[in-house]
Amino acid sequence: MRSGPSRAVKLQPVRTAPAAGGTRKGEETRQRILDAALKVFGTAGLKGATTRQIAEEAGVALPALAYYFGGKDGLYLACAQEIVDRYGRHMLALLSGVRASLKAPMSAASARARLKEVLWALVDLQIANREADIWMSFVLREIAEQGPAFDILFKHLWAPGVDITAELIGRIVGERSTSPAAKIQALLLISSLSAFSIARPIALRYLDWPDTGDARLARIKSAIGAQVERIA
Amino acid sequence: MRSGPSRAVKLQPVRTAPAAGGTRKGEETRQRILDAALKVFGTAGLKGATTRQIAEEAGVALPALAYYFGGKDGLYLACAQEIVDRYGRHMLALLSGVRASLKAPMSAASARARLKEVLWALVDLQIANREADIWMSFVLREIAEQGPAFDILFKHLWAPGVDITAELIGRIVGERSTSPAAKIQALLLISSLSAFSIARPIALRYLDWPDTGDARLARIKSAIGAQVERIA
DNA sequence: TTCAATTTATATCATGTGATATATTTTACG
DNA sequence: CGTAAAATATATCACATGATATAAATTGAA
Repeated sequence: MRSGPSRAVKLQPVRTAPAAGGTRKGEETRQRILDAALKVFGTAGLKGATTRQIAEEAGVALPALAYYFGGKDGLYLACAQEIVDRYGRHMLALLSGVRASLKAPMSAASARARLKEVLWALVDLQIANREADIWMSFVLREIAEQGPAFDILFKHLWAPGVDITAELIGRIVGERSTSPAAKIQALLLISSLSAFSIARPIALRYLDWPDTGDARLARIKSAIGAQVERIA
Repeated sequence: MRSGPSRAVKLQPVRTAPAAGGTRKGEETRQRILDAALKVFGTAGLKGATTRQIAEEAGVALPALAYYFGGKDGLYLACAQEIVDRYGRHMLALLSGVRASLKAPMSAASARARLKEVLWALVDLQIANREADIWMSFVLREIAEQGPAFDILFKHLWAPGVDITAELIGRIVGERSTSPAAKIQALLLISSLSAFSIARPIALRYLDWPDTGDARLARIKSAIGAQVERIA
């Protein structure tokens, strides 16, 4: 037991990372922690994940988590924001384009083509891209728990894609405004992708596939395309 | 610090519950622990769940978990078996009947009808029955982690339903043996149900529904039925 | 009612966990 | 090069956790 200062008197202030103006190296460390946290939270959940595990995965010392993110909870929310950012980088241009074209009348055939575009982009994001396993798992847990990040994810991740899918379905079947039935169909359609994302281990085992490599991915896209063609 | 026996000399043997011949009250306690554990594991996962939380939820003392299930891990596996048992009670008769009827030639219309039966039974199991939230969450985590219960769940929970769905789809499209395309369709179709089970909070918010009560459930079933009708 | 088997309850242990204090090192700018 | 700010590292703390020891209470059959 070493004699030290009384806990009431701090010799140094509490340090947290600056909002802006940090070092290049610090920014890299921050990103490294985020990547590690996505992985660990995705595997073990908010509660099951330990700060030591995340720190080790990131190759940093434990107090870095508090320094850059304020602690475990802050890091969790930062992960949600990171997911939303990555999703945005992948989907935002396409969704904006489709949204703009929805402002004018659109033929059923055209709506079908655009819907396929959207769904295939989601396939590329969720299924073709193995990194998505990491954040899909995180998202999944947040759905189940409706934890602190649910609102962020609902607004920026789920609602946009479902909205557009529902509207395209409405156009395909000739509706003026998007009906509840089209919305339900949109939810079912987007959720069917989870066969190969969330439930991927089941699908691979069931189909006796080693992975979802190019030829198999093409079959998945073909099957999804067929679903779109069948919408009437 | 109370003086007691040296740790090398035990005054009592280690107690675990008998394989058979326990008391009625003990059996009730065992079931209560299982129910509590399904809930807590489903929310917090294997790692995040604590034995104290489960014990409190069940209204038992902490050592009861080790007494009845050998500890946390044993309890987790018992939960998986419990889920399989519940699923079996709900689906086995129907699946057996369909499987038997598949032994003979079956018209496309007949296959459609049976497929709807299967999917609606899954809806009743997963969506209409709110208790399913508890074990769906558990299952979900096991998929993501491929933990100790994955094999049990794959064999007894997932594969039977997907198998039958794939075979019925094959009959609908006139195949002699079930093609990979039919299997992929089966996986997509069954996974689409997750819109209202796993992703239920999203669906409810998106549709501005308070719940999936009777009239809304009918719409969901109708939408799923329409998906089946569209298979060609 | 008795008694062995079963079950339950309190206490304790060794280890794990999020957070924090504080010294030291590194970075970037003038 | 000097220096303030930023970042990193070691050590420590209070509390949490799975498991276990063991005493006491309950159950059910004779």
